[in-house]
Amino acid sequence: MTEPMIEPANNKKKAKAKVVKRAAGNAEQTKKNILSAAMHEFAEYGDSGARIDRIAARANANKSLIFRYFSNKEALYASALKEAYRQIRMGEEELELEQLEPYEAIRKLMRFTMEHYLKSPWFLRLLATENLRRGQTIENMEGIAGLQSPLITQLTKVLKRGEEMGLFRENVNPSNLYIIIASLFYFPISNVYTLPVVFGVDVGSSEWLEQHLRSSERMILAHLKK
Amino acid sequence: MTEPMIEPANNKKKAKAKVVKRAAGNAEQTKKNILSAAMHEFAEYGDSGARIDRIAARANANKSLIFRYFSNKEALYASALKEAYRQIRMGEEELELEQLEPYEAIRKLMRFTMEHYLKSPWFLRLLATENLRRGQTIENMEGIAGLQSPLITQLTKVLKRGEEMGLFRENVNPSNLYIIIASLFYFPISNVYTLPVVFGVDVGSSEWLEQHLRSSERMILAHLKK
DNA sequence: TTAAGATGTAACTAAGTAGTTAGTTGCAAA
DNA sequence: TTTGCAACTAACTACTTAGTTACATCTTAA
Repeated sequence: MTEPMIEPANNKKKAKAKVVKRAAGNAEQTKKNILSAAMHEFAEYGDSGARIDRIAARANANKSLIFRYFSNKEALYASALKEAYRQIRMGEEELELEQLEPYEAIRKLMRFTMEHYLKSPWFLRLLATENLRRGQTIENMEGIAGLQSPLITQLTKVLKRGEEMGLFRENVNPSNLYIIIASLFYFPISNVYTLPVVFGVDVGSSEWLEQHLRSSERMILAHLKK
Repeated sequence: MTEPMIEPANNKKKAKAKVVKRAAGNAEQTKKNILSAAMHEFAEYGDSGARIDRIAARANANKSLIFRYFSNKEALYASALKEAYRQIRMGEEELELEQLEPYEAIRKLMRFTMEHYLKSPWFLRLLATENLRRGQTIENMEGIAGLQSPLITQLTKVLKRGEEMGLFRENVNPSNLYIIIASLFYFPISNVYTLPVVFGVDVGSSEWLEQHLRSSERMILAHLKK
C-alpha cells in the first residue's frame, strides 16, 4: 500500500442527497496536512534525519494517523516526493513560451528556471536527497510518466520555430539544451553554502545571480545562433 | 566482539633490538582507517544516516576508539569533510594548465572537471550532504583558507594569457567562469538517478557525457572569444 | 437512541544508537 | 621482572525512534 486509500470514509452514499461529511473531522484535510508536513520535514532533514513525530506535530495530527494513511516512513517519503514533483510541474505549466519570439522565449525560460529554483529550495533539497538515495524511490514510483517536464514540450516548439525563422541552428536537442540551462542555475543555487567558502564568491546574492543570468543568456543565445 | 583482536598470541617479543612498535597496533594507522571509513560512510548515508558502528566495523577499529580520537560524531563528520576537500584539492594540483595554449587549456580543464566528478562520486555526495546541512560544518571549519581551489589560480593565468594573445575577451572573471564550467558537469552527474526519469535522457552513459562535453566546449570557447 | 464505522489520541514496545566505563593487552624502559 | 602507559576492547547506559495497540469520541443512518 503505497499511497491511495482514496475516500475511506464516505462509504455510505446510499440514499439521499446529502453533503457527505466524514465522521469526526476531515480525513482528506488531515492527509493533506500530513503530506505537506512530510515534504517540509524530508526536505529539511533528508530521509534518515526526518522524524515522524515532528511530521505529526507540524501536521497537527497524531502519529498513528500517519501510519494509517501512509503505511510507513518510506511510503510517506515516496508520497512526499511525488507531491513535490506534482507541485513543481504545476508551476512550470504556467509558463507560456509559445507565443513569444524565439530569443525572448529562451530568455524567459532561463529567468523562470532560476527563479523557480530560488523560490522552491525545498524541491532542490528533495532532489538532492533522492539522488543520495540513488533514486531508490523514484525508480519504483508509479505514474512517473506524469512527472515528465512540460517545459520540454514547449521548448521543442520554440526551437522548431526558431529554426524555421532561420534564427537557430538545426538539430538542437531540447532536453539537452534544457539540461544545460538547468545546470547553470542548479549548481550555484544548490551549493550556496559551500561555494562562497571555496571560491569566495557570494553566489546567493541577487547581484551575483542577476549577473550570472545575463552572462548565461548571452552564452546560450550565442550557442543557439545559426 | 566487533572484529579484530590483532595479534593476541605473540605477547612476548621481548628479546633484542626490535623495530619500535607501539603497543598493540598503530594509533596513526587506526586514525587513518577511521577517517577513511567515515568518509565512505558519510558519503554513502549522509549525516543522519551514517552509523558509528558501521564506521568502526569498516575501519577494523573499536567504537570507543572513534570517540577517543574524534570526540563525537559531529567532529568526525567535520574531519571527514575536511579530508575529502584535501584529497580533491591534491588531485586538482596535478593539473598543469599553464604551459598549454589557451584554448587547449580550457578544454583540458573542462574534461578534467568532468572526469574528476565521475571518478569521485563520494565527493559530490559529501558536498550535497553539507549543503543540505546548510554549510553548518564548513562555515565553522578552521583552515578553510587552504580549501581554496588551486584551479582558480591556474585559470587566472590562462585567461590573462589568452587576453594578451587577443584570443579571449577582456575582464572574464575566473571564478565565475569556473562556476559555469563546474555547473555544466555537476548537475547531470549529481542528478544521474533522477534526470533519466524526468527527461528520458541517460545522462550517466559515456556517450551522452562525451557529447555533452563536446557541446559544452564549443559553447564555452565561443563565449570566451574576443 | 443506538449501532457501527470513521476518526483521533496517549501510552507502550522493540529495536536501535551515540556515547561511556572499567578493564585488558602489548611494549619498552628501569 | 616490574612498572608505566598508550592502544585497544566488551559490555553497558541513557535515550531516541518507528511502529503498535487499546481505547475514546464523533457522525450518520436507521
